[in-house]
Order: sequence, then structure tokens, then C-alpha cells
Amino acid sequence: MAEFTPDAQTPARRGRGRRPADQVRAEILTAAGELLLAEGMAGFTIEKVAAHAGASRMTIYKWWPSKGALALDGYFTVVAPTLAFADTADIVADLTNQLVAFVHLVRDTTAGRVISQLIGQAQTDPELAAAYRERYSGPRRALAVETLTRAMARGQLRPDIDSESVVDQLWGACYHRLLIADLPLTEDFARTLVDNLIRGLR
Amino acid sequence: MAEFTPDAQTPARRGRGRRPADQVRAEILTAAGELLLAEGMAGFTIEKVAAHAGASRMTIYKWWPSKGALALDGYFTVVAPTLAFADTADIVADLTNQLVAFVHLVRDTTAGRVISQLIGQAQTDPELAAAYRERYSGPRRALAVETLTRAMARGQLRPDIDSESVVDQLWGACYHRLLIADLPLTEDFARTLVDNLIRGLR
DNA sequence: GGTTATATGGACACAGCGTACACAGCGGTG
DNA sequence: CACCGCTGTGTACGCTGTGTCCATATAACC
Repeated sequence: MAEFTPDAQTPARRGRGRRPADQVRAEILTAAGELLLAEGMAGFTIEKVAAHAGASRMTIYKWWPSKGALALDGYFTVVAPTLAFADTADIVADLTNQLVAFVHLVRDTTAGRVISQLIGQAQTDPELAAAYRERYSGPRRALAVETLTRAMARGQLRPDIDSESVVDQLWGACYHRLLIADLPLTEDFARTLVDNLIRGLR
Repeated sequence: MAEFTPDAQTPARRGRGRRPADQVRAEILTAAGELLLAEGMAGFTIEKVAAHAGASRMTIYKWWPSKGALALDGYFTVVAPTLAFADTADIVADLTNQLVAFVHLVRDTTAGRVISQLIGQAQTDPELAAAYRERYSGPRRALAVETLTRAMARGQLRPDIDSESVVDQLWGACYHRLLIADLPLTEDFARTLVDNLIRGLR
């Protein structure tokens, strides 16, 4: 009965009946990611996502347990997680390159704002916090530790260092400036972090 | 005319008219701080603060521009800012002691939860972010930089190091574990942070 | 004592969340 | 082909919290 207007650009649904579940899920995730990049977590509401995706709020409630979970899924849908870690023979260059790339990602794209707001939201949303650790920070940390471990095996670093703490002193320091922003997050800052640790302070 | 029941324990107001502004402000701040420590930022609403303080919401809106501002003020009212920085002749011991004390504050009291949630809220509340930097993180950072500068003057540290980046690699690393909590924030971790930087990684 | 500033209770509109119900179409089974 | 379960859709409801507006009462000031 209802006329359909199959419009790929703007979903613009009207009919009442069922649409393929996968399609609806995909459209919701895309809409969530786009809304996140456009407005940040502040303007990110279930209602807006539903409207933007041309779906009903009920559908979203059916598939995602919380706003945070939807936001994280949407973020991953739009921002393909480029977790590749270069691994040359030079640990100093590898760490520096990775940190500088991270600084640029955070500064030059909207990803930085989204990441910081996701972390912010995670402080009062345990489920989001768990999902973030499991799917984002955990894997990234593991890759960094792996790189450090290989450098230790090659004899480029002391064999007795605690890789995990080093990760906190490199990436954690960047997150500190991202989240608290007393001082700007610059490429020089990233280089200094590596230099401080490699050379020692005295 | 109206009988007063000066009750320090439970304000239990009834009358409608004006009360001393300072008294009301103080009661609101105390209520805000207590509510913050008890329920965290998630359950921190203007309505609850007003009810807890026996005041009207209108009064709160009149004196505080945003929820974040009220929360920060309440936090400072309850948690006296113990910003004292020991400064002996031993920079390693000073840094270690300060970091260990910070770790204990964050782990063994409710302050850690409140701090992390304030930072979280600040990610979507520019006014709160500015207030936090100005009144909390800024002064603390300045004290740490000062300590490092003195150690450099005494020749205990290289004279060309960037103190600010070192602060990010010590306290920032702790905040990283507080906010993202992939790994626990322990006393050993704090000691390792200082050790990593002082000795260098190779 | 008169004036002014301000706290109070109550009401309002608004946004967003979460839930409920009836209906509509798709996909399988018999 | 008929049927039925799953699932998306539209709509409505109650709830909480926000932000704002009154009229009123009263403390603080002159």
C-alpha cells in the first residue's frame, strides 16, 4: 500500500513496515558516527540519531543498551581504526612516529574531540568505560607494549623496564594534555616525551 | 516574628523570606560537596543540591552559572586543597613522595572518583574546563614545575630539560590510569614512573 | 521605620530518556 | 499457498531534570 521512495542519499522513510535488520543497523551506525563527528557528545542524543537515520527510537533501544555503546559503535563505524604500528629497527624513530601521528590525528581531525568526549562520558558510564578499554585503549596499548618488547629483545632498551609504565608516560602524557589542556599538544611535545625517557633526566 | 529553629544538623526550612546570603551560599556549597562525594557527578543535579541544602533552585541559578561551576565550588569546599609540596634536597624523594601521596588520595578516598568525573564533565562543559584548569590543575602543575626548576638549579637534573613535559609524564601518566584504567594505579607504578625518567630507558 | 535586595514556593514550557502497545511487512515453516 | 514469529514503525505515556517566570516574605541597609 505505502509507496516507497528508495532514496539512497536521504533515507526518508515513511512506510510503517519492516526493513531489513542489517540495513537499519548500518544506517543507524552511520548516522551515529556522523552526528558524533559533527556535534560531539554534547549534541549526541538517541532522538537525533533516530531522526538522522530515518529510524525509530524503539529500534535503537532494541539493539544498543546505552547511549555510550551506540556512540562507540558509531565512532568505529566512521573512523576506521588505523591501528597499524610501524616497526623498523629503530625504536626511537618508531615511538616518535607513532606519537607524532597520534598528535596529528587528535589535533587536525575531529577525532580528538570525539575521543576526549567519549572518555569523558566513560567516567560516569561503566559500560562505555569497559567497552572503550576492551575495544580501543586495550588493543592500542598492547601494540605499543609489543613494540617496546621487541626493542628490548634487540637490546635497544634495558631488559628490565616496565613497558606498561612507559606506555603511560608516552601516550598517557598526550592524553593528559588532550583532556586537561593546560598546555597545547604539539609535535615538539611528542618528541620531547621520547627524548626525556630515552636519555634520562640526569 | 517567625520563630527560628537554629538547627545545625538539618536545616529544615519553612519560611519563605530571605535568609542571610552567605549562610545560604555556604549551605549550598556544603550540600553540593557532600552530594558529589556521595553520588558522584552522575547523581549530581541542581535539584538534589537544592533539596539537600533546603534551598530553592532559583537561588542556585542566581549564584552559579552552570552545574559544573557549582560542582567545582562544592568540591573545593569539602576537600580542602592540600597542595603543599615537600621540598627537601632530594628531588627523587620529593617527586616520589608527591606521586605516592597523589596515588593514595586518588585510590583511598572518594576524591579520585570526583576528580575523574569532573574532568569527564569538563570535556563537554567549556566553562568547567576553564575553571578546572585555572583553579586546580594550573596551580598544581605550577608547584611541580617549581620543584623541578629548583632541582635543576641545584644541579640534580640536566639544566636543559622541559619541566612541563616531565610533569605530564609523571602526573599525566597517573591521570591516564585513573581515567582509562586499563591497568591499576599503584604505589609501585608511581615509583616506576620516577625511576624510568631518572635513569633513562637505556 | 522605610527601602531595597534577595530567598522562597510554586508554576510553566521544554528536552530527553525509557517503556508500552498496536500495527505492518519480511522470512521462514507446514 | 497459508500461517506465524521476528522485527521495524508510529504513537503515546510517565518520569526526571533544566531553565525561567511570578508573587510573596523577610533580612539587611540607610
